[in-house]
This record gives sequence, C-alpha cells and structure tokens, in this order.
Amino acid sequence: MSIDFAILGVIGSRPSTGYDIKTEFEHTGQGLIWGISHGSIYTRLRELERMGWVTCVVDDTDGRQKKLYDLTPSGWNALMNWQEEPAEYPVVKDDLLLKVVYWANDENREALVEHLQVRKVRSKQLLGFFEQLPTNGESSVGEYGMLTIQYVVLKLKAELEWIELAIKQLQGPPQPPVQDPDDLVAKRRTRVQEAKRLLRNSGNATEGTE
Amino acid sequence: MSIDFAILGVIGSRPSTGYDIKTEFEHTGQGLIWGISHGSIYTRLRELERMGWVTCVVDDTDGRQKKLYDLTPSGWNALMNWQEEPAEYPVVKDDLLLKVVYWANDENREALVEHLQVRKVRSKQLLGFFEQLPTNGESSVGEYGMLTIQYVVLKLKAELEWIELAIKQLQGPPQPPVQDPDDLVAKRRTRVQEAKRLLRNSGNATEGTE
DNA sequence: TTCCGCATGTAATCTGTTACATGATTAC
DNA sequence: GTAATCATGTAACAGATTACATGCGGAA
Repeated sequence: MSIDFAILGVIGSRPSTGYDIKTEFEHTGQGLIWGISHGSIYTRLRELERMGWVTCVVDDTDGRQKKLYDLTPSGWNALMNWQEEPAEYPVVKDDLLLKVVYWANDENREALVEHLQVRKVRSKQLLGFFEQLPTNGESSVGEYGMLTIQYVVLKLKAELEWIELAIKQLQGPPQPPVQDPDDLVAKRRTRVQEAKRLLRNSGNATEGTE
Repeated sequence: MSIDFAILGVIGSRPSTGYDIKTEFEHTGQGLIWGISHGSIYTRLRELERMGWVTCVVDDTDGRQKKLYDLTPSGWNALMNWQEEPAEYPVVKDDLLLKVVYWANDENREALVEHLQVRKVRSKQLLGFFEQLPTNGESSVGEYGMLTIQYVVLKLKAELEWIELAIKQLQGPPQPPVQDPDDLVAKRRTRVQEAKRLLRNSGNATEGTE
C-alpha cells in the first residue's frame, strides 16, 4: 500500500489538496518515481482521513473551494515507521525492455531502433528537467530530494548510454547468439520463419499487418 | 496487458509449461524486467489458448504429467505486432526511492543508510549474475537478450555508484536544502518536530515505535 | 516415510484505472 | 462567451495477488 505513503509523503512536504497531489505526480517529475491516477487519490484521501492519518480543512480563502489535507501526528508517525521498514527490491516492468528481450522479428530491426529513438528523446528531456531542477529558483529541493535527483540523473545517463550502443548495433546486420548451448535461438528463428510462412499462405488469422 | 506478451515471449523462446514460465520470472533474472505471480500465469495461459495464440499439448513422456504450451502462427503474429507498437514510458515505482524522497526523520539517517546497504548487497549480487550469464555455458543468450543484459548491467552499475555516494553523504550530518524558495524544507522540519513532541506527550496514538 | 521440488489449479480479494459526471474560476 | 485550468467525486471494471487446495516423483 505504498500508494498511501506516497500520498502521505507529498502532504508531508506541504499541506495539499487532492489536485495538488495529482499534479505532483504528473508534472513535477515525481511521476518517474511513482504514479497514481486521480481517481485513486480522492478515494485514498478519504480513507487516510478515516484512519486518522490526515486531517482535512476546507479552505475558501481564494474564492474557489478546496480541501486542504495535512498530516496528523499519527500520520507522521505512520509515514516515518513505513520509511524505516525495509524496502522491497523493485521489479522494473519496462515495456521497452520486454519488447527487446523477446524481439522476434529479425527482418524488422528498424522498428526496434525507432522505439529506442523515441525513448531517447523522452529520456533526454527528463534528464534536462532533472538537471535544472536544483537551480531553477522555483522548486523546493532538500537534501533527500537532491539525492533522489542524483539517482534519476545517473540512471537516465546510463540509459542514454545504452540506447546509443543498442541503436548502433541494431543498425548493423543481425548477430549470431552470444551463447546458445541448446540451439534455442536457432530453433526459435526457424519457428518464427515457419509461422510467418503459414500466415502468408492463409491470410491473417487474427490481426493486423505481418 | 503486456502480461500476456511477457508470457508469449517466454513461450516463443521455447515451448514451456506454466511452471517453466513461473520459474523463468523468478530465477532467471527476467524477474527484474517483469514479474508475474503463478496464480495469474495459469489463468492467462487458458485465456491465451482460448484466443488461439497458444496451443497446449499434454506431455507425459517423463512420468509426471505436464502441459506444454507453444505459440500458434497467430500467436507469433500477435507477439510481433505488439512488439512493433510503441512502448509506454515506464514509471519506476521503487519503494526505496519513495522512502528517500520524502525521508522525514533527520534524527535517524542510519535507518536510511541501512536500506541502502541492503539494496547494495542485492544489486551487487544481481550484477554478478548478469555479468556471468553470457559466458556461463548454460543460458541461451541471443543478440537481443545480450542487449538486455547490457542494459541491466549498466543500470545496476549506475545504481551502485549512486548508493556509494548516498551512503557517504548520509553518514555525515544533515545538510541544508539545495534550493528552498518557499522555505518548505524548513517548515517541514518544524512540523515534524511538533508532531514528534505531541506523540511523546500523548503516548502512541496509533502504531509502533517513534 | 518424509520432505522438497515439480506441477496445476481456483476463489476471494485487493488495488488501482477508466470513464463518467459536475462545476467554479480565470484568461483570452 | 468560451476554452483551459482548477477542483472533486463515483461506479464499473480490469488486472493481478494471495491464500487455499491438490497431488506426483525422487532423494535422503
């Protein structure tokens, strides 16, 4: 349920509305660390209030009505207790990587290169964002926030380095397997070829272009 | 639904049983790229069969009965079509990072250092695993698999580099904010102190140690 | 004979998303 | 006046986990 602690963390940084939290997870780049859709935020916020971890004050000062949430002492306590508990090792769940590992179409390496190019653009953009964050005069960047930024920057640089390397290789011809004791890679290639042949002969069984 | 394509990808590498897929996502290190609990695998496998993307052959050769799944031509087609579709930019969802960004307890930096140390051990271990993979004489490592390994290795090295840096800093005294135009960091510190004081005075409202 | 690894499954539940739904305020 | 942004909410659903449940075969 770290979604709750993500919310608690944001509110801890500054008392916030549901909308503030939502935008924090979208724009601020925190979205890279954790993502929540706004549907959940309001639901969780009410639950957190019920648990006595946050309080809600209806704020009407600037015309528009909004609900400002802040942490209660036991909310702070819960947050800090959670922070002291050991962290799970993360699973990456990166679609791009999943596509790469099991890439099946040796005849269409360009599509893979294209994916990498798209990723490169976005990652470069994020890198730029995080590099300017600590000195943009706007954002609040404490010591721990700065450490996080450093992590993200290092990770993005490593990724970009890899993308260059991968694109360069994929623009060349397909390479033989690095290691293939049971000839799985070779066997797979013939299985793919056979499947393609069958698809060509029978029109498209289910979907899309070949 | 990339869970389906993760499964399809594994089966594409070699015809597999549900159990094979499960272990593939646990041991083989693919678990770093994508994770599925075995409960889902069997359910999805039947669904994929219903969709005509995989076929199932009951294999009884080695005494124990097992269901071997393989891709159908339209399964290959679906896999390759999915691979050619653009990949979503991933959200990291790393508990450790979430703990770091919103770390609230300046008086207990050692707990954070401990988290980092644990992460370091595990990441080093994984790094070792991936570095030996391409030459261990056992694993099947094709060109695309090798690219993935290179990605993981670079990423782990970057992470370890960061961990060193972070531990070193956290073993020193708390640092002032890098940038704090609205004094949010300072304000937060006093809010935390106040919450701690209230908790001490009233016993523990909800849970655990302070 | 007992435990571990192989092997498969189901049902309840949880967690979070999507889409729907509303409305005020501000800037153009 | 109208579009964008601020602001909050709900209900249906998708996606996946957990716990429960079973049973064979081989090793010690």
